[in-house]
Amino acid sequence: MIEEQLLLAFGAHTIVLKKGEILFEEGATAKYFFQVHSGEIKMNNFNDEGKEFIQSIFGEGNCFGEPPLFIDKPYPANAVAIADSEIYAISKESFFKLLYSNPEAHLNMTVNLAQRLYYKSVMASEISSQEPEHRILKLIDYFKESISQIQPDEKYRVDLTRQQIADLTGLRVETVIRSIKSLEKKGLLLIENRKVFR
Amino acid sequence: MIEEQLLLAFGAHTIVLKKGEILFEEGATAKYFFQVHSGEIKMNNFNDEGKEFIQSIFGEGNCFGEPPLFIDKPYPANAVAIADSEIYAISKESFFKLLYSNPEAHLNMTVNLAQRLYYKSVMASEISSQEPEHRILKLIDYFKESISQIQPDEKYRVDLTRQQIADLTGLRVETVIRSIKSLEKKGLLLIENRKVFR
DNA sequence: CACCTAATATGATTTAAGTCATAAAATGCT
DNA sequence: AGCATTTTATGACTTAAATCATATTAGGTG
Repeated sequence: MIEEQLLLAFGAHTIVLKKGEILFEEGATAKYFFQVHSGEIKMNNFNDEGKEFIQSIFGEGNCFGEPPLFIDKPYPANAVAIADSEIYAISKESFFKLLYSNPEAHLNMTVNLAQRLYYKSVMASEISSQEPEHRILKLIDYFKESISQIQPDEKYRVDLTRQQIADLTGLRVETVIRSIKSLEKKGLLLIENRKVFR
Repeated sequence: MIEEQLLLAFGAHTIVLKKGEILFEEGATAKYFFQVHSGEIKMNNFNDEGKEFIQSIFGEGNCFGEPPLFIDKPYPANAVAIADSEIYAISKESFFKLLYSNPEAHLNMTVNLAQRLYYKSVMASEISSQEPEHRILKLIDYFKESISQIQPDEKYRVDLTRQQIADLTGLRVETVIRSIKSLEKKGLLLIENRKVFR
């Protein structure tokens, strides 16, 4: 979300993570601004019974984990690489200097936060009050529209596992599998050798 | 969140709402920046069966409904007065001019969005994977810490109805009533003639 | 290519929260 | 003060999704 050039000018260093490695943990103090250069990062929580909830998934070019920088609170979730990744990091101080001296970058940042808040609003309402099938479809549509820049009429291949869909919607794998089957029967999704298309 | 003086300088006008009146509806286009001068506003959704979900409640001094201004999307929820209210409104154009010419106001805005994103993250994880009692307690603690500026050791009176708690956590009134009873038995809450204290 | 792990799949059973019905207490209004 | 509405309260019953068990298929790796 911030131009890599700009990040580098403000002293960005690169953090290399293998799939499965942890960047930061829930409860830790935020000291850096992070942006994905390559790979993929998920932010997640675990409830008291060890069930995972995925807050969101961040791909190339996405920044993440800034809210705690702005409000001096600890991280509300963990950040874990779900693919081998390279992350740009700049210190909190440099980050604020950058925003201060680059109003357009600051505005980009604000727009990005607004976007994420929007997604959270939509999903909160879905998760709290809709049936599994509705929730899953909304999630897939969000990924189709916002993550991939594909056209609405084009066929979109869902690159999430059933387990990831479950963890993003607060459901169980079995429920997701059964719901996806049912959505296919209704013609709302396509399954081609186990891959889901929308 | 933006100084009233500044809002007025940028042409703010006042909108008067009686309890229950609607300011804007889900799906509408965002054209104004809003801030509560007095009263209280809730943002909510209704699912397919008519069940309400309250996204958040905004009191005096809070601004709300900005994300759609930044990302050119329709409102993801309705805004309804839950008490007689006076709302300051400035046009989208004035709002952006204001941010552009007042970097500190812009930063305030960003901080505010970060705060709300933080709340949404915490509640999303709660709603999707924790038991009713846990969810309710987290919500109450959030209101105690963030809405009221009360000290953690001070007794805090919860000014939400059981129904509102239900709509904020995605539960049913009956479940909330029973959970609160149970939380009282466990000594985690206090009930004094039907009012909840934490 | 064979093996191991991850992902998908399906049936049977359980259970927690939702639903329904009904009531009593509190609050607000004229 | 009296009536209507809202809020809190409780018991009985239902149900959808979670849980548990187990199997099959696919994908990655040495």
